Amino acid sequence: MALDERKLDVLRAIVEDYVATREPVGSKALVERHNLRVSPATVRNDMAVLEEEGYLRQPHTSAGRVPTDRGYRLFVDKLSRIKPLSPAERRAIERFLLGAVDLDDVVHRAVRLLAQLTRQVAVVQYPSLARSSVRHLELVLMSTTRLMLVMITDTGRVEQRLVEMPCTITTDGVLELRRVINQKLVGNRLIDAPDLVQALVEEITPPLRAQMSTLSTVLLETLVEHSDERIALAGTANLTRGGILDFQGCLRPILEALEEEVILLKLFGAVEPTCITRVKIGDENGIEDLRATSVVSTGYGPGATVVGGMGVLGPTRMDYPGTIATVRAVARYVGDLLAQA
Amino acid sequence: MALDERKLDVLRAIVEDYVATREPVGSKALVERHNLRVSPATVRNDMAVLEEEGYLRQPHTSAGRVPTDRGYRLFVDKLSRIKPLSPAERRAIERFLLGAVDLDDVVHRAVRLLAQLTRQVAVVQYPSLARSSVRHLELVLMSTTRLMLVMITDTGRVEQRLVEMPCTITTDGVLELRRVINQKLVGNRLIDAPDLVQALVEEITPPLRAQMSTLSTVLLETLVEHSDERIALAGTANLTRGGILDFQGCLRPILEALEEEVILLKLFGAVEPTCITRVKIGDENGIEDLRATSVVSTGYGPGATVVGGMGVLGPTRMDYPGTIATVRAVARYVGDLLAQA
DNA sequence: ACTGGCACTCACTCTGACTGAGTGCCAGGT
DNA sequence: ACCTGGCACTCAGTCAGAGTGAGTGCCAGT
Repeated sequence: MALDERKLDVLRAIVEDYVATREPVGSKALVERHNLRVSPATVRNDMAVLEEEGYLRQPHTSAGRVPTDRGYRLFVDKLSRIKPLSPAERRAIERFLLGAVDLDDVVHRAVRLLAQLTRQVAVVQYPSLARSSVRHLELVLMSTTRLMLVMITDTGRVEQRLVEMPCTITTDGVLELRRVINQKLVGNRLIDAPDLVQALVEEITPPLRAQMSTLSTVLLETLVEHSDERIALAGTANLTRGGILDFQGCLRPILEALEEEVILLKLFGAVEPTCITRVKIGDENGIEDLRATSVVSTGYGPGATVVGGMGVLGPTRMDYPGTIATVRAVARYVGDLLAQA
Repeated sequence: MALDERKLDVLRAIVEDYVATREPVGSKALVERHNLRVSPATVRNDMAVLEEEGYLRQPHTSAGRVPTDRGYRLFVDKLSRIKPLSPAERRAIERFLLGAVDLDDVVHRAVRLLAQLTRQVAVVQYPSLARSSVRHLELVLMSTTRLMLVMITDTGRVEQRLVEMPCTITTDGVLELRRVINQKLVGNRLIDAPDLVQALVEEITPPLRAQMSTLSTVLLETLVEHSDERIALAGTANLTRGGILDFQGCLRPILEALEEEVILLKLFGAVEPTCITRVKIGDENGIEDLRATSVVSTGYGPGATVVGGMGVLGPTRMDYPGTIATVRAVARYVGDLLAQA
């Protein structure tokens, strides 16, 4: 059955009221607060239909209606316009992010800003190594058989790894290895790098082959394949907003889930190559413990390329239009910042 | 008034029971569970004295007694022996930490391990830059007027900073700067470094003075003075252990406080030069929002030197002997690990 | 197709009675 | 001087029952 215009209006009104008040909304209150030009009884009929279709539900017989996940879905997809941010908000974002001195600082500021503006839990994935390109690789001799491999990417990330070499190595050897590695890898994205790394061994004179082989193994294993992702988190205190009304008993599993990097990456990690904003409502996120939460996430990066993901997590009862707008805005500013660096 | 032996026994018994059961403990239950060789009435008299002295309190008239912060203090200082860990626990710690591949990994594993073993919130401060010594400083030319300064310490930390130079700089200039900086600083602890850094400018030929001056300013400001501390946190979910019985309404301020690096540093940052274990009970920690919590912290580092702090935070109603033992053990293992690296 | 009216449902709140764990005190015993 | 048994008292927690009111579903009338 197709829902007519008015039923959609009713659904929209219910979502808005419920998000604002956190209480099941009844027909009478609804017609009073929004000027639907019909009587409560009519609205009640519409509500009954919406419930039958699975967009609403009643916590108990004599209570008002509450949107279901499906109701929120329809609301997000069809019924809401993204709220434009106020100039004041834009300025606040800009001002807050501009003071950052390095990548770590940018990420930390961004995640705190997101948490504060949306009043939710915020997550920012550091620019993914796989999606960044190599600006410089440095080898530092730590002892006769140990090298520190330091990689600097164009997104400002610096990753290091201690490498145990198969045999002793000289200063000149280090220089040569460094030269070759940099020559072949600088400017390439790590995601494109496996072949290049494989080829490194061919590029070098035999006495250093063993070393290079070890190095390329480390490069492949830890930097490319396992792609050592990092994640910043802020605003967990927002989960307790409004006492324990949302998430009453089940705060614990949520906090636990938020400590699992794997889960955060699954939810917020950049997947698409474009900066599309995704909204996962309730159990759409596929994680049992987070079925009472929604996730708004987006990719970010300099210009049109995506190097990481960020977003927020909160109760399904969430101000989607506002949250989406904020997440997008912050992502855009962070992207701009990366482009400048 | 001096407390006689039996009163102290009563206090100890009450602390132990309350920690175990989370319920106010009454005189009858007490004599049943511990074999105090006196009647409930006698215990009641003792309790009354202990209450008068401020070691116990009654939640309400007709309830059992609960230890006060002062009671816990006495218990920790005089009445408890640190529980030795079981060999199984020791082995678990060892096994878990041994798999670590680099410093980041060590810290992450340590903090998760602590959280899991103590069932509290765990905090580990990364080896403090100020207390580490410089193993190598690397300068990487990013553009004609930009340098990336990378510092590697003996504790395995790698810190980087982007430096905007006052004028263009050549490859040879970078080599010379790197040579001088390394020559002067390698092997020294950053906490001893201000003078050395100051002196850097004198060591270099005039054409590079301006650059060196900028570099030393950055070194001083960001690495030495502000000493860019990092902190790892785990187990926040443990705050919700046992429903919301501890910290009922006031979970929020606690979560908020845990997001403030400054607060965590104040609580867990290494201060003394020795690995002494500190226990801060209730408002002894001096932070308004955390007056319902206790903190057990200790320094750690290779051998006898301290490079950072770690510990746990939990309800004042905490198994102090067990927690102290675990924190110490983990700190010792992490210290050993650092000594090997 | 909408509206007003009406009977019904049921969470929530308030009340009062009851229960029982626990105390304080006192008089008597060792 | 110290311990013990006994007794009256306190008070949080629980349970049942009544009352309240927001909200619904349905139906007859416009």
